[in-house]
Amino acid sequence: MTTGLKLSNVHKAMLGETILFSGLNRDERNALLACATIVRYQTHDMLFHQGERGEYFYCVLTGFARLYRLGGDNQEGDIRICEPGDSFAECLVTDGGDYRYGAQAMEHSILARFNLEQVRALVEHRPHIGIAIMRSLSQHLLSTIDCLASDRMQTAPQRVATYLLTHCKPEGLAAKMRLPFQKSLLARKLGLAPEALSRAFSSLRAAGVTVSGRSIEISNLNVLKTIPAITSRHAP
Amino acid sequence: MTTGLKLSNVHKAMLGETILFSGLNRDERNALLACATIVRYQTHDMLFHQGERGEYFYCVLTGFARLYRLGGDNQEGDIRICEPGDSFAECLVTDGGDYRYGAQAMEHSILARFNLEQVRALVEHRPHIGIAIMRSLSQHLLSTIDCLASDRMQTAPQRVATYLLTHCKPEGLAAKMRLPFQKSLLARKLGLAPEALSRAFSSLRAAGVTVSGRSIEISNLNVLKTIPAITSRHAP
DNA sequence: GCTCCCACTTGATGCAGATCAACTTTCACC
DNA sequence: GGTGAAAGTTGATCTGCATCAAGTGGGAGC
Repeated sequence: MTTGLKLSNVHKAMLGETILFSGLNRDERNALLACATIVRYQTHDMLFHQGERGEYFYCVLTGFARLYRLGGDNQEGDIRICEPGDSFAECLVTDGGDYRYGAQAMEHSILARFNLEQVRALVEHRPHIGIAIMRSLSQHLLSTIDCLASDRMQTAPQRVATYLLTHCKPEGLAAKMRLPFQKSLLARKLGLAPEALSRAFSSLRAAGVTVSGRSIEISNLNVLKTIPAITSRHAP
Repeated sequence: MTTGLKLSNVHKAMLGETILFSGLNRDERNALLACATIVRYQTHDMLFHQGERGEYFYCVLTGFARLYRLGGDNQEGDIRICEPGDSFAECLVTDGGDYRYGAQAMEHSILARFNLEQVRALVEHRPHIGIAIMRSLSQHLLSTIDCLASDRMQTAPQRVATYLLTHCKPEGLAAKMRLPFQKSLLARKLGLAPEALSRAFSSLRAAGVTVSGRSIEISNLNVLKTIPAITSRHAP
């Protein structure tokens, strides 16, 4: 890990595009930027461990961070995969406390790191910065709810179909995409074992999904949209 | 449903105890209270449907509200069971939009209903009210993460054991408790079919858990704490 | 171009929990 | 206190996914 570098203009520009900075004017942006430094991590580096005292929250600039919970028996349960633009651990801004999950870089990654105490002080008299953090929290809450609901209602092929439909670039009825990361990471994101993801892709071949490495082609989006219906119920 | 009543002093006192109102001074409390009215619902009444335009967020005073997602095939997936003191749908304060889940009263229930637009206006120049909402959102995010992690890592008996350990009143090594609602609602909360909850309770009998209606007795808390280890791994 | 390693795939097996069905208990209401 | 409907339990079966165990393939490095 490389620690505590100053933000370049490129970094500031990247942060300006994130949800966290949306709706802030120039002054407010600068005030929030003043709480941040840049940190770099290698693949598999830990950003922080579950249970450690929370000192910073983070925003991914490049690479990926994996958030996960520890269970009994040394097992790990993935909570969320953070991509460029995503922030995490802002939930500690209000009350501080310990990190409630671990965070690990899954590629060579660059992140902005915000000092919780400084941001907390800022929010005291800058309502718009508070609103920006609320917006970010709201979105994380809704996406975690999405995740929980799909875990409870959808099968593996359904979850994969949903992921493809929400991430592909349509070209008429067909579509293409390239996975932004390894399949094993996608499996974690979807709450599946890597083998289950692989089998889900095979079963989607019948629905016109062709997978080659990270490249995926979909021959008919409408067919893919029916996957939930097909797989979810036994024909009479 | 009974709609739009003014808040009594009792209601105001109850709201004062909630996380949403924590950390607010007298002025701020009154400002927030001014956005609220009281509504009453009968068992199974819908507070709002998924996809409807969001107009209010809610705080439970008495009774229970069930939040759930609709899936394909008319299935419903439960997101959260809200008890007295819990608030929900505050995630719409920042940006508005539609309700992302349905909410249903599971008993005769009384709730405070806050006008989103009024609260949004309030937050613009009252940082502490924004912070209070952030605190509430942070807590919901963390508890949804708990839920997701336990869905992904724990078996049914483990989840039930965890629920008991976090909700019982210890008396030395033993403990007692009374379920605040029907077992079918607890099953929903834990993401289980009612039959699975029933079987989980039977399997916990061996760990000294006695269930009679809504009354539960635990003979030895330490034994219950080991359930995760026992059930999670096959002995060699 | 060859090789090694790691990601991925495929097959076989086992288990947790959903589902369906029947029965029992509980509770509300007359 | 009796009656009916809802809630909960128990048993049998089935399905989806995890797990374990071999393979296969592809990309980085020499």
